[in-house]
Amino acid sequence: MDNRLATAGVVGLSPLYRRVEDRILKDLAAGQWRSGEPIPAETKLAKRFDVSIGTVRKAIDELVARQILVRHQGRGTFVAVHDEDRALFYFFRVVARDGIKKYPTSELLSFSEGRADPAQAAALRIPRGAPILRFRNRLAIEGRALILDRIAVPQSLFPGLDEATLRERPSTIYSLYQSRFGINVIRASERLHARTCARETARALGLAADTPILEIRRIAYSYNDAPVEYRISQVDTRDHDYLNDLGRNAGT
Amino acid sequence: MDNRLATAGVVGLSPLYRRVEDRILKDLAAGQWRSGEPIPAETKLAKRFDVSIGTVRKAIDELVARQILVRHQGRGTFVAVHDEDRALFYFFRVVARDGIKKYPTSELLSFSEGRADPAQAAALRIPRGAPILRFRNRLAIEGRALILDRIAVPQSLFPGLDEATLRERPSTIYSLYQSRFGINVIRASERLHARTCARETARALGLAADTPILEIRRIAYSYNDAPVEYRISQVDTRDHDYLNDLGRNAGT
DNA sequence: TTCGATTTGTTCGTATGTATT
DNA sequence: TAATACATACGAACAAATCGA
Repeated sequence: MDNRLATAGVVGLSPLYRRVEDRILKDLAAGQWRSGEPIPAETKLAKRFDVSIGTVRKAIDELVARQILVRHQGRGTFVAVHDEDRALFYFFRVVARDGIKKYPTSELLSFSEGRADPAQAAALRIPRGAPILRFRNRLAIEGRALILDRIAVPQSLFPGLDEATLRERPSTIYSLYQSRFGINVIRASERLHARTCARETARALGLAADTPILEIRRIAYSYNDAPVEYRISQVDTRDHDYLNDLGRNAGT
Repeated sequence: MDNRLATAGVVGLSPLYRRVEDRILKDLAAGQWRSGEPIPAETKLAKRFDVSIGTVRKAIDELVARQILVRHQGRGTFVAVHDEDRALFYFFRVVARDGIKKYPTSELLSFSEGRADPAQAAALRIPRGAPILRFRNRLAIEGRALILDRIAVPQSLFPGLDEATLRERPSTIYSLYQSRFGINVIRASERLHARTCARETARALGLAADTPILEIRRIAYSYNDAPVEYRISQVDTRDHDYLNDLGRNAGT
């Protein structure tokens, strides 16, 4: 098999380093290397793709910036892992109003199979009525129930996912997606608004019926912008805030 | 004057490219080059700092990633400008629930001098009671009043800023900070929560007294993490969302 | 309009340093 | 210690975009 990306004398449309980047991403999406595993050394990749090592480095630089890969001097370059820390500091943005970020505890409230409603179908880019898995999760910080998550995922992506697996997962949900199903959540888009909480939410979080809450609709994506999860979170923000830094690491 | 950052044969503590980066940042903070102006060409900087052009490029790469500089092939490298687009797509995250981002129109409601209350003092890192300027701004999208901003800035940073200047500004507020006072807002941290709207907000936005609204507390920073503005926004999110992408450009 | 000078963008290669195994 | 892998730094050559003569 010829892995070379450049053909002598002929110039491609996009820069070489971007084609290398795409190629690595494609292998990643194909499950060529699993999370936490090292990808081949820069010199190896340079040979395989028949480009200079500088070009490989530039491609990897971009993937590291996107938090898809992680470099370790002297050890190698690894597929990013969604460990506790990453999930918490990257995808979990709720923090006490005047305090430090605490680890939330999670409690599975319900689990069922179902069919995608229009909103879920649109978010997950699957047909209406396609089989999905639904579950509800309650998060507490320092013993206080604060967040109710309603999560929907396509059944096709998570074969065999059941209530026991979810309940007994050792770490975060995204960590489970990764270790059990090989699905890496690498980005998410969220839409937030304020609303009064519904009865169900009020009951789950112990709130009065008209309490204003923060509702977050999140679509989580894997490689190639494939949506893998749709989640609606209801957050009691009476004593907590949703944190967002603009321009800290460029872009968002 | 000797601008060299490296001394022959001696290695510094931090990498050379980072020292170059810091040096450029320092010149930027000192107002050496104003927004929109080009910085010297890479070859010039390489000579000035007595490093290779590759090292200068790496330093500039980081500043470009942080959106502090902008490169244009064939023209040069420029200090980032807060034009309409940047302010809108970078710092303004409110969008119609089922639609595209629209340009908001702004209306100055009030302007006054005052003294920093404890929250403002803490956010702006100035003493309590230090002189500040306060103003309120109402933003509308497609003719509908949606957002009430209460803004506080230290008087010391904005000498001569008055109501007329604010009212007649041609573009965004951050654009005014930049063109009139040489202050560049390069990042911001925001804390969001849901609450019922206060009487004043209800009046300004034409809402019922108990409508749930999204409150955003933003601290805007210039170079060297110096806070320059404290802003509390009240957003009517009945038909609009606050948009946030996690992991799109790495980091946030 | 053409041409040349300037500036950043891309790609290559080499040498050396530092961390890990 | 030796081998391996990434990190830093240097520089060359050419491409592509821009701008002014």
